Amino acid sequence: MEPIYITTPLFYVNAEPHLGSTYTMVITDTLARYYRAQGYETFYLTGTDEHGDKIAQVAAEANVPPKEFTDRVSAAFRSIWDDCGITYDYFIRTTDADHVRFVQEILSRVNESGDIYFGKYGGLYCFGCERFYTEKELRDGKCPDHLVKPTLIEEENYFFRMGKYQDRLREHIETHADFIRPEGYRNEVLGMLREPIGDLCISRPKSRLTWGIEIPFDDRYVTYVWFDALINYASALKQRGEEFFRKFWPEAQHFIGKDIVKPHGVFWPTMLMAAGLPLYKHLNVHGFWTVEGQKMSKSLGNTVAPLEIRARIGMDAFRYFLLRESVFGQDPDFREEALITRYNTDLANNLGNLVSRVLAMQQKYFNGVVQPLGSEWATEDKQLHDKFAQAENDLHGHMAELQFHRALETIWSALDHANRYIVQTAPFTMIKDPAQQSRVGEVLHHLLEVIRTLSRVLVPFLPDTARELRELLALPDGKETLNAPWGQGFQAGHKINAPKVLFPRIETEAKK
RNA sequence: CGCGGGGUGGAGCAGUCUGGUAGCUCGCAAGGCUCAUAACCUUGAGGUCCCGGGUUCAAAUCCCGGCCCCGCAACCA
Repeated sequence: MEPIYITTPLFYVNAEPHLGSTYTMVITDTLARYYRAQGYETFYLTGTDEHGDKIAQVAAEANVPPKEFTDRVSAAFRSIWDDCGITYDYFIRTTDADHVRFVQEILSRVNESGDIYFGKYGGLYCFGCERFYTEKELRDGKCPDHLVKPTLIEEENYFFRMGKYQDRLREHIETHADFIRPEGYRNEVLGMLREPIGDLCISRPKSRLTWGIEIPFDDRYVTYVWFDALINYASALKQRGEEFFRKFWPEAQHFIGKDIVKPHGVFWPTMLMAAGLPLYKHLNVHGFWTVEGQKMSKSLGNTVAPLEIRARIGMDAFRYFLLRESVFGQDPDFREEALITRYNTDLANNLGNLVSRVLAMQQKYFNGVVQPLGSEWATEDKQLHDKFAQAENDLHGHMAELQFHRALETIWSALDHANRYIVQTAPFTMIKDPAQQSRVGEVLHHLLEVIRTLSRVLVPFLPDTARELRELLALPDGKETLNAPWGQGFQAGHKINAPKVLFPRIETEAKK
């Protein structure tokens, strides 16, 4: 099995985690957990992007040195992801000494191979944005961001011969259909490549900005933030040694939001080509959440704080909503009503209640002791088993295509089947007839296998719930218990625990 | 202008890549069950899959044309 390498964008430390960044983390965490559970060797990276003028400014306003400022914010990010149960393997910071060294190494290498040149560049520059503008981009001659007139400056900088690699990149994308996915974003990048991409200015004079990585061959300059930040994906592996790098790098899968397609789809691969490194495997681009149909923005004040939702409904339920309610690549909508409905319907009524009724009967009828299965299974028993086997099988295909909503849909359709199975077999009626006691025991045994199966397949999506299910079944932690074939999950005389309400229903005002 | 996304029963959506009886949740109507978190199960009403052409034995799905809606200043995934 090939190794799996998953990355998130590095979060820029002048913002706070919100629904969008949480979504990225939940998707990648789900995938990382999924692959780990399948036995793949997995490396999952996140971190913070800490250089650049904006950060230097905010730090100055707070009257602390930039490094101290980023230490603080970076730690805050980290602790939020920890609180959300995100299982990243490594948290990189672009201020890490190892990273700085590697960026400089790449710069030197690219410089030596002749792909960096020193040149004069004149243009309209906005100091607020730290970038040049073309006439076309301006609004009434002003920077659309800061609403100030850009300054005409002419300065000398270092440039990366990005244009040189344009054709090679286009060819790569054309011959590798899943290099950038979903397809819409691949087309978008191909669109960018239809026009000349030009060269990339990769330095900033220290006279304007000092908070960055120094250009190794000219101490008057620091590195442009994107050139610095993108390299993190490689430097995080390098820090663990050459062998580690060689093993994971070619398997890299980047997950990003649609706003940063260009740096990842154009800058980064051409940089890799110039540095003589293999290209990443996939660039996976997701959409932007809207909130109640509106664009999410700080000025509208409709941002969603992850820890707040977590406090209200729990992280598992939050994860469920994000994964079930979105289609990867599209712009999903975060609606309060949908959040509650999903919670009550799928989690409380279908999953929670199923577990509850099964464990209650097991307790009531057999004092919690699992009853033996007969050698022959009834037709409905086989169907129940087959339904789950099929679901688990289909799930793999959906995960490979990042179709999280379908993966969950598939599991829930099997879960519905289990609820139906209870009504069809009606153990609560049979139990009244002493002659049918053993059949009731079998039916409940199959239903416990359902719960055990759920505790396995839900691991990536609802990790806490999966663990709780296993604990309710009084099974030890470990793959052997989870992966045992259907019918062989419980030892003779095994006793399970009493039911527990996993997802208390949320009563809305209207229903009270 | 251009680029991207979307138009599917009352609401919100999936399905479109890989054509083959139109699916999910909510809501509505009727019924069943009583193990369970007033949960669960069954049945029903409700759809010109935006419009018009084309390809095909067969189109929500592929091709062509058109209409309408949303996004493309920033924060930001």
